[in-house]
Amino acid sequence: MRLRIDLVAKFIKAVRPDVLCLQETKCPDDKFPLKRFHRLGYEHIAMNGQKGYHGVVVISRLPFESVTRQEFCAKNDCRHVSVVLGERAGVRNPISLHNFYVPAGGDIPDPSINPKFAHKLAFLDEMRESAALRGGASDRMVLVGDLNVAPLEHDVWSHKQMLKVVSHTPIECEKLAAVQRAGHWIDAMRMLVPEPAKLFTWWSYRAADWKAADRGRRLDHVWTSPALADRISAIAIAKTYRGVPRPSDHVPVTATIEL
DNA sequence: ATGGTCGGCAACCGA
Repeated sequence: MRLRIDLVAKFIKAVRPDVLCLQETKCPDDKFPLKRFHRLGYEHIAMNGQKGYHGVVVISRLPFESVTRQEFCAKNDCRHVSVVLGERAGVRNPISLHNFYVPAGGDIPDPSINPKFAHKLAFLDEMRESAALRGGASDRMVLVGDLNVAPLEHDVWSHKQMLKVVSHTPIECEKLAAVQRAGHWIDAMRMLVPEPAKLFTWWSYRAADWKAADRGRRLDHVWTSPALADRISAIAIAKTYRGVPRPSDHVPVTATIEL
């Protein structure tokens, strides 16, 4: 958060989103650069941060009705924050917005020898069971974040070569799909850009030339409830942000919702 | 088959 604050400010000035959701902020709440965002016109900030690891935040021009932080896997970590946008934001029918940072899962895709992968799978199971992530037919809900899973064949540069690589193994892809089914979530990015188009939001730092190799993955997601799905008019992946000095390995995803 | 990069923090660990 603090290292790339200027890059975030640049993105905000270019796009002027109503709401910006960040993950892996690695910033304790008492060190969060609130003033910088206030000066940019973003007065409403829902933080769930800790030192060094994880951390999520919702930065908004619009006020919230409420803020919720959900605990997963009984760990004292910061991987979820949600807000409700309603009357105070000029939104007639309230919208719940969930912002997630799903565990990366380590290197070895075997939960019996890699506790990080076991944690990732357990986290996805808990998301599937979460009552807060299951709306009624008319509920207006959005779920975004770094879900650390590229579930579809064309969400990775090579389906075949990625099958045993954490982020694209069948077990985690199936568990993410189960979260989606249980909550009746619609994958808004794929609704607008269906397969077989390649869609990536992340490129490893471990490449001599990330752009030339283009070995990306779609780890970042925008899901909506059925009641909002036909209101998504655009999805943009700001790939140019991968090419700036000291980039993040993730790039911004923007969803336009017609309310 | 292997190592390749970051960033925080001061030796490695998580991503």
